[in-house]
Amino acid sequence: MALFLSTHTNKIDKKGRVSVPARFRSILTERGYGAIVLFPSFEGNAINACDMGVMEGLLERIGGFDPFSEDRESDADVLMAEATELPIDGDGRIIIPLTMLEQLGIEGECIFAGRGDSFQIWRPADFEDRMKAVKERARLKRSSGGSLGGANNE
Amino acid sequence: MALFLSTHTNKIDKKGRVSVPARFRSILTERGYGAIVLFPSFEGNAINACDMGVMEGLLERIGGFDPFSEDRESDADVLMAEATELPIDGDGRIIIPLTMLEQLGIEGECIFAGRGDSFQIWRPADFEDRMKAVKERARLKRSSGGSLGGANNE
DNA sequence: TGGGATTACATGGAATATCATGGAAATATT
DNA sequence: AATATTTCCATGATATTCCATGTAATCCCA
Repeated sequence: MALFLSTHTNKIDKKGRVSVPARFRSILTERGYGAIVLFPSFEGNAINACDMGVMEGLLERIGGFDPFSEDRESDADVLMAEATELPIDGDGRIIIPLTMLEQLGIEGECIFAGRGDSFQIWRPADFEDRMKAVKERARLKRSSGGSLGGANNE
Repeated sequence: MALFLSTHTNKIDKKGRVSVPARFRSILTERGYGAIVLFPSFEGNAINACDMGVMEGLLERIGGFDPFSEDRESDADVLMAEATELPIDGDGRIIIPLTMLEQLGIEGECIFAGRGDSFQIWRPADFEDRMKAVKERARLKRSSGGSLGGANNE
């Protein structure tokens, strides 16, 4: 399956519209989706983006609606409440909810960063910072004999 | 299947009418329903909302009517007794029973919060509180190796 | 392998449609 | 008849669709 790779910087116009990178769009289409789902990253410094299939899988894992069960993860509920499904318009654009943009201080442009099976949206300055940090961490790990350091998480 | 995602804040007019978010309506229509079922949440601080199909599935899991069985949970009976089916009018609105609104102290406006296969209706202030609380809990859990496997990892 | 032609893409603005919401009219209830 | 409930209509705000354009990438053929 095709993966979301590379990073792209696109502009956000005054109506809040942003072009989803063409390559990302084609991957979504390939998977059968014409919309993307956004939700805040756990750390709160980026937006996670995936397709509806990922959300459905998540719901399946936490179990369906059961009003008597206490064990349904309440953080999963928050996730569902904070997530939004955005249709991709005829020109390949989405409108990122203002609340998300404000939360991250995104203005004017943003970065789409591939993550393999999903991707993230960043404020350019924050993304650079993070890249630096991750590279530095990888360098340290390498000198102490790590294995393929950043391949999985973060 | 489309999921109920995101949160919407809508006004309740003096006649008690509230617009069901258009996206939620379209999902219900997609599933073949023109009405929604409401009943108090277990914790009592929100209203659960779903379609009749979900209620039927719920009943099935609980166990249908059996005059010789005592083991059917009385909770289930209460649930069915407290539930009401509300038609969605031509403009996409419902009228939430006054008793429910009073119980929750809802006045003027309410929040529709997606939960995947269902959604909830909240008093805005209570919803915010809950979001904060759950996020905090998730943060703590995470620092000590929480669940929800990489789905919400940064 | 240049370099011109063509296409794909991101972006801006304008036209159009949808949505939430308030009030009035019509219908039902008692 | 009086009141409550439901249906219908109007409207401002918001979101979506449509079209135009500059630019960058790709193609193509001499």
